[in-house]
Amino acid sequence: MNDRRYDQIYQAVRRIPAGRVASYGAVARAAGLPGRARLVGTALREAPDGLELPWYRVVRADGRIAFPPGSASYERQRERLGAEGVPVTCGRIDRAFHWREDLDRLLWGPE
DNA sequence: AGCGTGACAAGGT
DNA sequence: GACCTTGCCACGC
Repeated sequence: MNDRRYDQIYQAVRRIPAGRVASYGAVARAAGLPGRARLVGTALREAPDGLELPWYRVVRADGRIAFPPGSASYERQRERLGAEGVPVTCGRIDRAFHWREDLDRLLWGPE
């Protein structure tokens, strides 16, 4: 039942560099689906494991982890981010770690 | 068709 | 920051 949109979302998630995070809305825009932030959440929820997918790099626009603090998913995400050098303090990721495609291209140049 | 729900976002207080 | 309200859209009932 995966229409093409799910795959576009997964590709966009894979474009988030290690050590950075992106918001659901930013992923939606990068996938060519502006305004479908909630669809990103749905796609990640439905994502079959075994798929190579850095889902833990996707956080809310305000920098908070989308899961309830203390939940198993929350802890998994926090640890996977920490393993990449992304600190999660009080459930939030500092703005400095937010990936912005436009700024990234300015700093590193187009591939 | 309605209606509630959700790994959301933006704008206002 | 913390809330609250609106807008949003896919899904299941």
